[in-house]
Amino acid sequence: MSEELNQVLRARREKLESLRSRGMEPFAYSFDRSHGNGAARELFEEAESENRLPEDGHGPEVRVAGRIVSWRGHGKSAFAHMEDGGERIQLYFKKNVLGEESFDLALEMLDLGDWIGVSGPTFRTRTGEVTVRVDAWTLLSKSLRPLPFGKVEVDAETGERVVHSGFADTEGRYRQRYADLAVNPEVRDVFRTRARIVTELRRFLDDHGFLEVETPALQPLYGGAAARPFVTRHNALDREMYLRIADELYLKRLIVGGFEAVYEIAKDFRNEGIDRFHNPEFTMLEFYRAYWDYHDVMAFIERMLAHVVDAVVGSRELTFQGTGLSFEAPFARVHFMDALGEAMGADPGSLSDDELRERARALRVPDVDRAGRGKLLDKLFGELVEPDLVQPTFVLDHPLELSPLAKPHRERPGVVERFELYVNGAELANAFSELNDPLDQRARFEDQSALRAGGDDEAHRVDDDYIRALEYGLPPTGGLGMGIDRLVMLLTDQASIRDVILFPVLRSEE
RNA sequence: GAGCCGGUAGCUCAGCUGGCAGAGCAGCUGACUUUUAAUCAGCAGGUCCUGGGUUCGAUCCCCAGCCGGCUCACCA
Repeated sequence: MSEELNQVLRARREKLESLRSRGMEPFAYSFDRSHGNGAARELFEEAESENRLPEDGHGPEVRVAGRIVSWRGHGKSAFAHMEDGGERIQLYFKKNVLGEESFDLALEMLDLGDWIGVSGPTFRTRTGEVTVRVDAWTLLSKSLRPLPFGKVEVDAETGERVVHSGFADTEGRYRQRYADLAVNPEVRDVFRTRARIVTELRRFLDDHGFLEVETPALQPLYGGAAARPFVTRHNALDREMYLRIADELYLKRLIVGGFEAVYEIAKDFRNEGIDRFHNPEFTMLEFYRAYWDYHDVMAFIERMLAHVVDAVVGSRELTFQGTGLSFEAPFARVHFMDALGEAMGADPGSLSDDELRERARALRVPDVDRAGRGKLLDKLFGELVEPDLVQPTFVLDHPLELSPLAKPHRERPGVVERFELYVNGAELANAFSELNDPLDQRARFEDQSALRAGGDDEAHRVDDDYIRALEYGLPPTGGLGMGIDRLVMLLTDQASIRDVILFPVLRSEE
């Protein structure tokens, strides 16, 4: 990339050359830290509270490192803040401590964004901040491009952090997430929380006898959900392959193989629109457990979410975009057909397809003419019921046409043993008593094929190998899929899925 | 895919009715040895998203496009 260097970039290049000409390497190989910035501060505070500080008030010597995030020069001294990971510590450069040469070099050569390592004793300044008096410094990496630092004001009374003129441009923040992370600590916090959520999910599943497995992301035939795939090509095999849209069919093959409980946390890929709740690649947790039905899964996920919410939020009451949500079990339960019937003022099961179509048309649902019964019911539900499912709510027993991989309900005709968990009007999880009758499964696939032939390009494909696996025998099994990104959004109060995915998909910059 | 809003200095943003492009921060020069949005003085920094059009003259008006945000649609 050839880019006209502006004056700021040029100045930094000149400093780089100047450093080299003075025999100082601007890109170091390593630095031997004695403490992280937070630990260095605590070390001082400990010594202070135990009255172990000498007369001059200078505490233990430390070697710390980080990125320079602010600089205040005062002639023959200077204050800076340096940040490592998330902890910030103040540095005090003083001419008569460092010596003229080292002090002048720091003033001339150091910029915001540079990585440095320093050593010296800790002390408390007149204004009360624990600070490292820099006895020696070394450049670890020269920053050649200015980071968009704002000015950080800390309210003396509330301790509240106010950022002025910070890096706020949403497009820039997503395109250059490295810069976003570098200057916005709260963004780093979101992703730390994301990691903790995944860790706690994993811990809970591990503690309950689940085995973590890995199944193919690159598949000869996709399935397990209704979605359009990304198509790619394997050259040596000379064939098309697909990025997975779900893990489901492989995980159930593993139950056939004799594993009793498996889970996978992995990326799925769906070749569809992008918006606040959808990114083309997203992270899904799926688990399957032999001998369970969907009631067992329901009870388990209530406990699993309680565990994660307790660990990450510390309370089962949380606020998402101004709305209070309670993750206290048991969650509300509504039956799909009952809830829809109530909203429609009529039993949808006793209405004909044409009558349903008329109802949908009245609600200005698009494309109703070619929609089958399952799709119509789903559209009506989405229109009339979903928006009201704000608190965590299980929706039970969906129409059979909508659920080609779920077992028919043991008592209610026309519906399956399935639940979706809705929170804040959006689907968070989806689960079934898994269909384990291979003959029924084949018939369901064939129904889907008919839908596909009728123009529904999201209908499920026939997967003969999966049928073969079922023929060997799938024990009764309960399974679940949960969108991790959406869970992270809820628990970190982020309005867009792009705020919980480090590098979301964007259009090309060019 | 539709509607609305936006794109101006490295960052955050002004820019009136069409008349030489502005501020703060960051940068550079100088002053300042406990500051913390440090302060003070000065300087430099622009493909006004792109391409057309209207006009004596366009950051501004018109048309087309690109990128982003929000809402709706789509996404079981």
